Amino acid sequence: MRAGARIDWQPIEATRNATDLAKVFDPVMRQRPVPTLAEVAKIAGVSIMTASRAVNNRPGVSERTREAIIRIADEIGYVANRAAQKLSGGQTHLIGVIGQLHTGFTAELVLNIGSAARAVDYEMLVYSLPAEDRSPPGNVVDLLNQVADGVIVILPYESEYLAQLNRSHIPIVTIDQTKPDPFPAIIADNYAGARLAMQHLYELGHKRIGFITGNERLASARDRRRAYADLCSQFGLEASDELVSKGDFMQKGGYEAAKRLLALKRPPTAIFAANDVSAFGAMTAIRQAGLRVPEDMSLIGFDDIPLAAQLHPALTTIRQPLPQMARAAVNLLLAMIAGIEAPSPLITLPTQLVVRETTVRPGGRGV
Amino acid sequence: MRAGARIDWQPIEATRNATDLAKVFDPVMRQRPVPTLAEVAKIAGVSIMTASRAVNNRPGVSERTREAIIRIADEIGYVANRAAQKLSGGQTHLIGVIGQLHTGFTAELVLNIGSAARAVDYEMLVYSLPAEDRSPPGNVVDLLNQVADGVIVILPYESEYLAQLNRSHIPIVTIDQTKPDPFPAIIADNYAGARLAMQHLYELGHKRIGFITGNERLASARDRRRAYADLCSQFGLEASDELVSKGDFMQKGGYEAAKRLLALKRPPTAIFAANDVSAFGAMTAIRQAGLRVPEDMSLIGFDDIPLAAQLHPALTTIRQPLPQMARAAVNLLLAMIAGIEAPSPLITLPTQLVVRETTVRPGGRGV
DNA sequence: TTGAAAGCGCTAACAC
DNA sequence: GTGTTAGCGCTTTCAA
Repeated sequence: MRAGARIDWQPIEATRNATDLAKVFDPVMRQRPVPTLAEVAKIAGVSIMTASRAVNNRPGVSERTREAIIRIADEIGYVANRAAQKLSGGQTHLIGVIGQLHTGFTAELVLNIGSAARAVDYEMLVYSLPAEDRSPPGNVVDLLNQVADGVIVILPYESEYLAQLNRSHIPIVTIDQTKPDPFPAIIADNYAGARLAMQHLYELGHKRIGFITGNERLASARDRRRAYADLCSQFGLEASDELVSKGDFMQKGGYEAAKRLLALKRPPTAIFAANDVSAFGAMTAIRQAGLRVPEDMSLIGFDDIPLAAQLHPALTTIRQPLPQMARAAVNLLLAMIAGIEAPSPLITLPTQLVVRETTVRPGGRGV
Repeated sequence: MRAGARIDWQPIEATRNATDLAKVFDPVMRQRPVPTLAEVAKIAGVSIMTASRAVNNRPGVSERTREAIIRIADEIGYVANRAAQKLSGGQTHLIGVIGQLHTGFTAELVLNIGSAARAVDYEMLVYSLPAEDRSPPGNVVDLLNQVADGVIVILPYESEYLAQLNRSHIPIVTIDQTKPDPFPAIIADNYAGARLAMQHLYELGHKRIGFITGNERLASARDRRRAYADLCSQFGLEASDELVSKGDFMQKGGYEAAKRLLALKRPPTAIFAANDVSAFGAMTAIRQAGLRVPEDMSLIGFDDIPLAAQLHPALTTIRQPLPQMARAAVNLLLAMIAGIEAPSPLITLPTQLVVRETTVRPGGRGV
């Protein structure tokens, strides 16, 4: 788990090779729940400090000593105590993540962060924000920081709170949040992405496009809506307040927003939902109204969560570059942990149109 | 976050009421990243121990002193350092959870565990097992145990490993795992649930039912298959090896398993998938074969993950009592932490048939 | 009711 | 290259 430590558990019998050594640590194994560095050091006949250096791959130990120590650590199943490491001012090779796991997009992002972290030999611990409680997760950041080297935060809203915490020099990177202005953040180019979506619908021939908004406490939602409005006027599309229906990035919100659009005297021929999840809700509403997707109503989402491709019909959407975003967030965080100034506090990543089955020409089949 | 502490962050200015007090801790706030118990104690003019007792709601402090201390702690934004608590042998009011978050069922279960934990004033930290790595998460349990009071484990396979760890007296509860025999575990009644599913199909009139197996490293998968086989013979249904198609609880596995069933000379009229996710895969396969669900092929899943209700058509399935399972797991774990012997090491919870739109009479519409 | 001392496991800083 | 010392923030144990 730790660089150079490789202490994956395996049965003691399988690795034991020096029988006299076994006599020394065998009783220890049974008594102490988990072996400590002191035990490793004692068996190896070195000081704790030397054992520490060896296990952590730090300079200042002869190769022979290092190998012996690492072998012993492996054998008795030594696992570094991160709490102690952190408490004594060291690093734990652990990053914390805070996010709402029940949100499809966030959940997927978190998994990507986990992969990105493991790729650079870090582990990830997740705190799942409760859906109900939208108040700043105050001490949760502290909590994670007590055991991790830094924290990646994916809040369901923008908050000045993090800027405050940052003064305490806790390494924090946010995703999808631009509000505390010069604050380290990763974000997809939501404006450009939404333009892509609108352009796609426009090129298919749609002149009357409905929009389901997202949770506008987030910059991503505001940017997508802005692009919608801008392109409506740029393309000379019909634009009116009634075509903008309030959603919240959730399934139910999308469902109800779509219902309102469908109830218009002149409904749109296509709907652009601010994210995939609300598009799913919209699809339900469209079907309930007795209409077909895409024949009677085109539908496009945003995010490209895995589910989008699995639906029938598969959802046309704008893909956020989750792996890249995750990697960028991890790298930025590690840079901060290492004390390196970030080149830019706000990193914007490009999006991509993914055409699937829910968008066709108005009133028609196929493209 | 901690009982009796209630240290939700709020702007200092808003809560400050004693100006001379402010002088004392204001500079402290700016220097130290996070205030410690020592600072609380110093401001309050008491010993660290007294502050500890007050903040943790322990006896041995006069009411007046306690109130004063708690007020100060609130004001300077004191947050207990769990690492230090754990290191010094205390409890952290934190539980750890290990599971594969990309599995729909596990993800949902984890969210429920979070709610259950918060309901009893505990917080939850999650370690997401990587999909690729199926080896025992050895030190991960240790890792969580270094900061949490106990760990709930949801493994994608059964393993003796946990039994080993348990000898170290780390409080561990598993879910969906029965292998290390007398080991604390929560599990749904998969056998009875699968019987419910089969009975439902039988009552609709299906005589030839295909089964998509789960990951048989798990007891849940084995129990469901056993129920399928038992009821086939009990009801005198056609039973043959070709009707049992190997899946793995994953979407793709379900897709391919269903394809094999559809390619039979005499395909079944209904498919029972060992879980919802493989049922989704099966649905894709069925449609690709030009058949309709449920008119041409009935389909029933297992788990009742949220997505099941949102699909079109909505999936008939067997509901696992996730909230109850989560609560049971948390309670059992807390009991172990408190040193209370569990009444029974294996707690089995009832399942429930949820009839939706994917099951009808063979070859027919409606029931 | 309160406090002092010791120590959890580890790492920085400074010896040698 | 190696060891010693001090201390992270907290709780236990024991003393007052």
